[in-house]
Amino acid sequence: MEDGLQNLCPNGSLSWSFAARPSKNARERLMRAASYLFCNHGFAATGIDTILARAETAKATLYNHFASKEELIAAVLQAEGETWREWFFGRLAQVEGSARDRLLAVFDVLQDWFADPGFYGCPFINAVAEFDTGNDAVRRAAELHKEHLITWLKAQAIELQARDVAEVARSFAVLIDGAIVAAQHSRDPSFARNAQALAALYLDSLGAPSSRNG
Amino acid sequence: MEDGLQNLCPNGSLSWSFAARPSKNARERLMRAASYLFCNHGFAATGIDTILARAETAKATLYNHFASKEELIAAVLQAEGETWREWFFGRLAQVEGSARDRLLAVFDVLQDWFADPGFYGCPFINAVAEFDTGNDAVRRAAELHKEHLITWLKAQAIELQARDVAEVARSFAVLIDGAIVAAQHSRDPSFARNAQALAALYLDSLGAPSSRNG
DNA sequence: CGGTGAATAGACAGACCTGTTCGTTTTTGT
DNA sequence: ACAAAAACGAACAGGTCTGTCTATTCACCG
Repeated sequence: MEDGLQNLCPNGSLSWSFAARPSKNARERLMRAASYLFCNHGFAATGIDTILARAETAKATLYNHFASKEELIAAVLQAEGETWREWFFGRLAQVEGSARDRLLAVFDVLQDWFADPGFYGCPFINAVAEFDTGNDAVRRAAELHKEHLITWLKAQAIELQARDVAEVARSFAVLIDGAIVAAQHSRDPSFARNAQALAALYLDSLGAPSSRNG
Repeated sequence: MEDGLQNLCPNGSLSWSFAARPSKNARERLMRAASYLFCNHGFAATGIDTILARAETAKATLYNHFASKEELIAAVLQAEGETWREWFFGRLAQVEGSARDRLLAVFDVLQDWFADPGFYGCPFINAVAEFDTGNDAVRRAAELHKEHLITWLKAQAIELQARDVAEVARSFAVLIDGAIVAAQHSRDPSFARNAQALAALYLDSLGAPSSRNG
């Protein structure tokens, strides 16, 4: 109770989570508290009162900002996804080199994410696992998030002059999801290295048969 | 209410789920109903009364067999894992050929799993997503399940005369988890094909540098 | 037939959860 | 400084959840 959630991300360098951003008004306090609790303890398992206690906010204030818990969940997922993507793609934009370098750097960035003490898996993967049937807003939010990722992957594949751009994106999606789940379950960030090695083999196999840039 | 859960698996050929096995006494009816509901609608989202209604069982009977809902969840996960592994490894044992053939066949079997209408992702992945913090029994059940899988993968890697057996198992774990999650989210079983292609490249890379069997 | 153990229906307790309401206090903009 | 807006505390309503208990009925088996 006495500590905020700054210790989730002490130096701010890994501010991929919405919960780690500074707060001012009640709405942001609510979002931060809800983000932290939803991502760490699950969506259904987190009650409104727990969120209110952490945010130090009155219940009426929550329901002035959000019509229901479901709407709060949707807002949290959207904000969490946006913050994560800014962090993730921002890191990748700093990579100097070719599209191949950026695609391989994906797994360096992922490993940093996995190593963060506040890592409890991808919120979207976890949310879909919980709400697969019944909550369409959650599933749509997850689809949107994955679409953004796929779009970025396809852009890299185009720059690679890959023959089948969609297939490249699908293969990387498998590697990324697999690394996330394996790291989450084993609490071992170095699964990112295994995924990276597989990605390198895959990229090699793309270049070799066609050798269109020679 | 009028239909049982036989339509989950009409011909019985895909009886990977405990919920699809025939029932006799009340305990098995409860396990079947709980399996189905937990795997399809989530663990926290499924109430005791819903399970009782589906199993056509009195509440006292449930609490005569299981001390609590948590214990029921643990029992369901254990049974579900056991049934799934029997089905999965049984299918793979029928594959004629080398360890390489069996390792690639993993993704054929996975694709059949993904294509089943009763597929809602891996129950263990979903359970860990829901109970990551707090429920140790669930996490231990998931670890045990993954251990069985890793053991099998390592056995194949040994037969392959791979240099680093553990690394082979880790790489396949990434591919399997990734295929499961990607297929679950997109409802597209063919992600198994992408994982399979990556696995084939990986196995090729193992054989090429050492060529120890020449 | 009779007895034993298990399953049944159903009411109940107690806790928890979401969401509402109301009067008061604090903050904020001008 | 003043007025409007927002947040506060706290109680309350209605529902649902897990788990307990009781009294009755069923099934099996000697």
